[in-house]
Amino acid sequence: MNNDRNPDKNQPRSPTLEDVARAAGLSPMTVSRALNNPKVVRPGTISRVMEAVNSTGYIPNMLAGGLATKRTKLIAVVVPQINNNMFVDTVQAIGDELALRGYHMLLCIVGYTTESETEIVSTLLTRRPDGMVLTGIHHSSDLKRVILNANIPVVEIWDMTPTPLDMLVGFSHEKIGHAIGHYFLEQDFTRFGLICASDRRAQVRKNGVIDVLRSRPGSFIRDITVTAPANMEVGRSGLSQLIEEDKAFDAIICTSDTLAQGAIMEAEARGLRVPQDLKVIGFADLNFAAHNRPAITTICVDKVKIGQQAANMLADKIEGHEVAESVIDIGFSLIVRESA
Amino acid sequence: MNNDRNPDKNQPRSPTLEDVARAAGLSPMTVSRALNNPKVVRPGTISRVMEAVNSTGYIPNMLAGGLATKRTKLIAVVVPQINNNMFVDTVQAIGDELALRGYHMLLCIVGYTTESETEIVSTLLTRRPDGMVLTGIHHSSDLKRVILNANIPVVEIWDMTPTPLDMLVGFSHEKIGHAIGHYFLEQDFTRFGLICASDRRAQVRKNGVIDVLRSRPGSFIRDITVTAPANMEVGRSGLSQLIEEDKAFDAIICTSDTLAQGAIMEAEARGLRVPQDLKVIGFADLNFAAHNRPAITTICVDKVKIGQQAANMLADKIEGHEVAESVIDIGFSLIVRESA
DNA sequence: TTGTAGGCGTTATCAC
DNA sequence: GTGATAACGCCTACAA
Repeated sequence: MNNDRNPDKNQPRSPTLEDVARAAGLSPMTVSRALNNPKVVRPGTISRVMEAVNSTGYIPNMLAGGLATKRTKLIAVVVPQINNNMFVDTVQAIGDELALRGYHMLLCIVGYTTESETEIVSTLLTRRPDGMVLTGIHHSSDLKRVILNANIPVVEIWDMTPTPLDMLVGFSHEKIGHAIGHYFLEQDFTRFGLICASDRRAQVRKNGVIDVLRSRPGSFIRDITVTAPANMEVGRSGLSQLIEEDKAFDAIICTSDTLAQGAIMEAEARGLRVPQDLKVIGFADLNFAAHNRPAITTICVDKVKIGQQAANMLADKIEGHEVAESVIDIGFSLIVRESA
Repeated sequence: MNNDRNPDKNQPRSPTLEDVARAAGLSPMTVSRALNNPKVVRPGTISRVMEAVNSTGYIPNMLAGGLATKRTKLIAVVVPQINNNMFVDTVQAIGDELALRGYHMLLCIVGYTTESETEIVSTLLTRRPDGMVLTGIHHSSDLKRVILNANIPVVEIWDMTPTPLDMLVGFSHEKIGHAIGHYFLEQDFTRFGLICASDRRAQVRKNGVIDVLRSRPGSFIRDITVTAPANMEVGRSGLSQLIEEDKAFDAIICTSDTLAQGAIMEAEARGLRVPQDLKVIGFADLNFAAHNRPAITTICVDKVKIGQQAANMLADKIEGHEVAESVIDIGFSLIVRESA
């Protein structure tokens, strides 16, 4: 028989639990325990294992581990975008918090063109994540079925509903709209322009604003929806368009700080002083809002907290802890600065 | 024997290939082929399989698949940060491009405090990714050993060296420093202030600048390193500090647009006009740079292209295609706007 | 405290 | 074109 050294050692297979076990003179199972549940194995044995791990350069295979345990320590995160400043803080917070808890983040950036959220999520489920974060609350019934079938905890974020798929941490875009509307009505303004991004959440905020403004008879309201990406240029041209149609506005309400920044720039280019001649308000309190001149009055939502809570709710539920509140409204605040 | 229906159907196990096979009246192997290599199976069989897939709600298990094939369609991406605007475009581009190629992105945000890159990468390797993206080129020998052992394609990004671990797409921070230095020397300035972030790449850019500025006798150079995060406030106080120590500067060189934006703000607060009284240059051409007033003169690097190239080089190599150039210098350009 | 047997869900490989 | 069998690397369950 061929009982020489192992055959064809030329394609270096990465070491397995069995290799470590052999090196340590133990069974694979003992090695596994030493690594994952050290308290049930004798200290001396653990050191032997550790030595063998180092000498072999063993790196566990979580595919195999996950297959066996049905737990992957993987969280799938679905967001529409990260480079528009809107979700990036939340994503980073999720990643940071998950890392602390020993999870990895499978990040999927889907764009606003929901080609098929169901398909995307199904592909993600293929990895058997322990949990999932979904941006938004509007899902097809197909998607709901797939998610429910997967039978994993899910947190929906950046939105609010009393009836989430599972858990939720977000805030009410409608209430934000109302708050903005009231803020301006209290100042007795009557002529309003709205520059609204095309995404669904922005539209909800806009509708909230309009609902309130309409409640005051004599309000003049013009709103335009601008196409993605909602960058500064788009904000500028948005204001241009509004002003060219109807000269005089008291306040311009933008569905993002970026649009607001653009609108302010355009206003000043046209010789309108902000806030003296025109108020401008944004949304999200993006990193530049406080530093812009004029500093942008805006709605602040705790983007980091959303991510932290989402990550921890997920990890808690996965690990079998009670999740006290499964729907968390983190609220918002209107930050009055210079622009309005 | 117990040949009733399957026992304890109360904990709904998610359907497997075998369930689909049963539903279709085929063997698991045929179902697998119908799904992964349809051309070798009869069309009629494929439809039977598809029907069974739909009726069972089958979602493949890539843990099992990956275990068997040793291919995971997973790419691990390691970046220091995404919420400072520096790397977010690259990350999004990587994710987008990978999605196009059928890969998922395992994103790991490690912070600048490299607690132990080796440990982080090892944990990532636990998932048996098909490839990896690493930010930067300075790695411990431990890390190199681990990576090489893993025997997967790696792309280092956002830096330049003729001797990468494997592949690389980035640019030379030193050359950028030189370009900035020459730009100012050509204008016969002599008094320079540098506001430098604490990260390694920023330091390299700074040193590049200083090397060139020093080459002109009589140059006065002051540089300060500011602590992370390099936000606008830090830029403001950086300029304050410089000015309070040494009044007159011709130009302020910042290692990011964010710092530059802060410096400009502070300058104007002190009654210094930019660029008339003081030039300010930034780095990265972040989204606001072109829109700031004054628009920020800066160095533009194609952050999206870095991501796209990295993703495609990886996918190409994984799929066995030739990767023509394994080291790509995407270069940079100095964009002269208003601030300098 | 440690070891053995069997299975997790898929695919490679070889047979039909 | 389709099926049977044996891995893949780990862990649960039980035995010693």
